[in-house]
Amino acid sequence: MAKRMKAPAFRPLFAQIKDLIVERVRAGEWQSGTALPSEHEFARHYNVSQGTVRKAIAEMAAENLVERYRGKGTFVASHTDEREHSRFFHIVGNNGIKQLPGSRSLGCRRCKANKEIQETLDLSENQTVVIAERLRLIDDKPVILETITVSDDMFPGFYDAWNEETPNEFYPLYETEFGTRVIAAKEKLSAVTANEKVAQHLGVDSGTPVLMIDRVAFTFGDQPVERRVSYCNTAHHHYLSELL
Amino acid sequence: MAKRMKAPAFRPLFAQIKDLIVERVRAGEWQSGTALPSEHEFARHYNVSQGTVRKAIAEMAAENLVERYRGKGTFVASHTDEREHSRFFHIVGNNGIKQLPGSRSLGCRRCKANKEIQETLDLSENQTVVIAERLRLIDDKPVILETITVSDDMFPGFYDAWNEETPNEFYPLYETEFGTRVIAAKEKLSAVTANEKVAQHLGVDSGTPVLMIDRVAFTFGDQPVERRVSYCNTAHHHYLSELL
DNA sequence: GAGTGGTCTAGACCACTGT
DNA sequence: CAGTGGTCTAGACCACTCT
Repeated sequence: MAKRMKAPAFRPLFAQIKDLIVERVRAGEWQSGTALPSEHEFARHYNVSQGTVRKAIAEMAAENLVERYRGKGTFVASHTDEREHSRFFHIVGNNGIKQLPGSRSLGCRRCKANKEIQETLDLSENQTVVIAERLRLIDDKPVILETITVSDDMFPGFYDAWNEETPNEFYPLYETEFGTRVIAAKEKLSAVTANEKVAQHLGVDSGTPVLMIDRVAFTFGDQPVERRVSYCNTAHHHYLSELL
Repeated sequence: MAKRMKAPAFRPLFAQIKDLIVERVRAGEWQSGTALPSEHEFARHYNVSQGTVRKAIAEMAAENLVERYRGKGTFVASHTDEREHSRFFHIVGNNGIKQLPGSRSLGCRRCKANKEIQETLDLSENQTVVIAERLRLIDDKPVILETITVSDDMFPGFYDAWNEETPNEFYPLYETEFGTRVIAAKEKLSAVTANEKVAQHLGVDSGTPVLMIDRVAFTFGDQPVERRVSYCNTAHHHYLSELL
């Protein structure tokens, strides 16, 4: 008899239940911000005990997929919430105060994705992308220059809508308009010299050191959704990273 | 009858049990890396059910205070582990590979804490601090210049031991030699210009942008333990921040 | 009061590690 | 094999929110 190698297929019941519920959330069975069925309902539906459902949903809550409120219910997480804004924005004033920035649009264009973008956004050749630029302001002063790149196929009509309205936050938009929920991101930080363009927009001398933040945002299944390169003036702000 | 205002003092049983066990860990009742009593033993000792103890210890595991291994036991977390090194070191090569750096000592001195250090390390006036400088090398090339500041009172003998041996990692040292476990840290990142000294040690031109990382490390009860200011050459490395 | 999530129990059984 | 952590159940009760 063949010796059993590694773990063949053991998966706890609660993890299987979790997979099922996550898939239903991913598929959009419940709108963002609305309530899921109660634990008892799930338990009855899947024919398991309440405790098992609890553990499944608890993990989803830990991964910020849902939010639970005692006495009210379990709700699909939404970027409309303040909580989510804060999770994805780490720039803090040197006085320790985190203030969400306003935005000023600097234009938007559509073009073919270059090799680098193809790889980071997992696109095939000849796919087009939308590239938007914005200046983010805190207390009406420019602090960050952002260049946002998304797939034109994934967000159809995004380019056309750009000029008419420029909402401050994008993730809620992706969520409500295109059904794509950003659930995680990776940021690579480095110190670079502000080029002419960056310097001008941030109101600093050309050659000033700025913090470059290269972020890729992901949706379910580690699928990349958006690339965002930010140049941040760290004279009066910094990037806060908490190691807990 | 007075209306009950807010929550008066309700604390779940498992949270109380957790507090008790955390306190015993903090007090050093079990050495780093050694096993805690089993869940059943705790349950018997505190006269609660195993599930309640489980939940208490599960939270401690989530906070990286202990590590659990099925079939073996629950162990007090230790900076000796690879896991912990990685948790507190976020510099990654631009090729995506994380390599823990070597060190070259640049000296160590003892002096009175200035106002700023007094505040960040929560020291009283006239307390002395030890300030050590090191160069951190990856593939034998200098990447980070570190300035480490700790209280002389908290780590007595640290200064004297410095010249004889300069271990690569400090947190294990704090833990084994002084009984102080670093359990969390906050890092403020900004882009600055390399001054003459930084430039020379990192082997870059003076004026080159470098990533400044200002870290404060904490032990139990949010007590600050160490301040570490790093200047990092981000030409071939970057700081990786994962938003999960 | 009905419905929700949150806690707690007692006991059974499973997966894994040691010896 | 005994001992560990991990899963699962069935049911009770608690804290909270809404109507």
